[in-house]
Amino acid sequence: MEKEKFYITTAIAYTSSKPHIGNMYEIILSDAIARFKRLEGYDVLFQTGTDEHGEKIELKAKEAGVSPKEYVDSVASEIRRLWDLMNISYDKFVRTTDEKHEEVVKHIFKKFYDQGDIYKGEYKGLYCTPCESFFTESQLVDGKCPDCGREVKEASEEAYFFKLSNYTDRLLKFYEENPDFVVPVSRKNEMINNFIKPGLQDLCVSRTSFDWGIPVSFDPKHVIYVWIDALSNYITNIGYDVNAQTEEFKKYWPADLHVVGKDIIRFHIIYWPIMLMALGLPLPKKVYGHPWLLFNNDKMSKSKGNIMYPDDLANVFGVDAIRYYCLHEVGMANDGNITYDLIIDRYNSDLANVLGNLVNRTISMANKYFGGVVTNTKASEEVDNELVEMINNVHSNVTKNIDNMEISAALESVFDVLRRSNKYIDETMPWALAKEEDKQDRLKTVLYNLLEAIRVSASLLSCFLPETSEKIFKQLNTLDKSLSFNENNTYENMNAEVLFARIDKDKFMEENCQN
RNA sequence: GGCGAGAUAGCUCAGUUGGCCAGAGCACACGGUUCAUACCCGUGGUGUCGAGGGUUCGAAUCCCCCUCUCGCUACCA
Repeated sequence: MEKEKFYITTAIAYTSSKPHIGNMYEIILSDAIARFKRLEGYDVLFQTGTDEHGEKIELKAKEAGVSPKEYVDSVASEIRRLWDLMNISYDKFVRTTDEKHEEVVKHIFKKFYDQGDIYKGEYKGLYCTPCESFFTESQLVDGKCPDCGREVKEASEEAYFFKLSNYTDRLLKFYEENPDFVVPVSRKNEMINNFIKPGLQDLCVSRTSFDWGIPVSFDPKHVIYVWIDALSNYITNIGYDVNAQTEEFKKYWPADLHVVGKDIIRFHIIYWPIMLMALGLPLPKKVYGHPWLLFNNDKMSKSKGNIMYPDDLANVFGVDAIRYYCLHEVGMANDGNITYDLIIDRYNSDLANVLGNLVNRTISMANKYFGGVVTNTKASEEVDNELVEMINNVHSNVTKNIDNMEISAALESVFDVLRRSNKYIDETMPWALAKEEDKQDRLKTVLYNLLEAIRVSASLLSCFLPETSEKIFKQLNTLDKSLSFNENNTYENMNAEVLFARIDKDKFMEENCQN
């Protein structure tokens, strides 16, 4: 039987500056989902990439004294380096400056124009002449330019617009027929109430005020303005073009899941579906607008000086610890919070104590009592049932959690098994069994059950903590990555090594946070 | 201002369609244990389930009304 496909994307990262850990959350989250789907046997296509056009980048490049292309090349490669460092298992990495992408976006724009979805009009707004920028009412500070504080005046420039309102009814019908399209649902209601009900305004899709963008093929003084360019990445990079599509595209489109930040939900559940309708393409199955990871309950920003970078954190705590922290801390709909203090708490209590110590004590006992050779002697007792049952249920629990975008809960489901295992050790007291000659079979069964609990947990953890999962399999010396209790394994030549060394918080704070 | 969401132990949160003395993890205290990374296991707190009123045999869970917090409110992405 052919494997079911699963196409998952992240939003493409804007190449204006190096991503911080808050920006990185999205790709870690998506990676966990992608890995889980692969583990379940799906044929996964996982795409991420970079959004490289726009005025802001043009300005940044100018400041840096380099060309926009040089600027985005450098940031894009930095982003890729971080993605790789954090063990992100993306299959495709798209850049909006890729020749193929630019070509197809031009075709898409032209098609919209030819169909009458796009028309030429006037962009009216409040303009700050010295800053050469348009602002909306809501962007102004005290009625003045938010950048320089000077007066703004009504002005207009020629621009192309997409007539969104033609598609309102179809969009609402789609929402109705696909109640699971947007997660969390509350976001959909916000969009309907604030944008759709009052009537969709036409979307400005070109600019003449800057150059760093894809030119409109039939009117080259215009560049294609952000959303047609950026959103199209989901199809251009897997082989869509207006007149011909590749096998890859036919196989993977529509996307099964777009993972995006809650701040760009609007573009993904209004503009993007409308663009796809205009192209005559099927719509994505689901859009998840995830919450943010905040620093000390505040948004990270350069001006606040509270930015934490993923590479710095990984150097101190390790890649998996940071992945774990991010995934555990951010809820399905609630923002998470990150500080050194909180990282260390989680690291010690979950990774070092519950997980690391369990693996360590179990393998140590196996080596001490049986020279590391443990088979299933099936000397079962009542007390084993609950543990074995949990081992056999954890996979479906995690599946349920992930289908609901409850990644934090998925982690908890696995850790429930680990916690239960620690308790099981106290209940069965292997050290006491070891002293009784006629209890050796029972002891072996106890250790076997524990090893299976660890093995199945490690299999599932491969989605969240890939390096640690591998380390555990090495320590267990097994290749069996199946997701339920296996009656017939043999464990031998196991080797206990500390997975996560405890961190002395006071000492750490003294050494690293003296201010 | 408009629309929407929410207020549950010190902290972060679970609590299906109202019904066993309101739960979990973390933190804290005490006790137990020793295989293990001073780890693990157990026990514990005054939680007015934001305030007030109502419906009901019975409400954190339904209704009304306050107070407070948060999200969205269109071209930065």
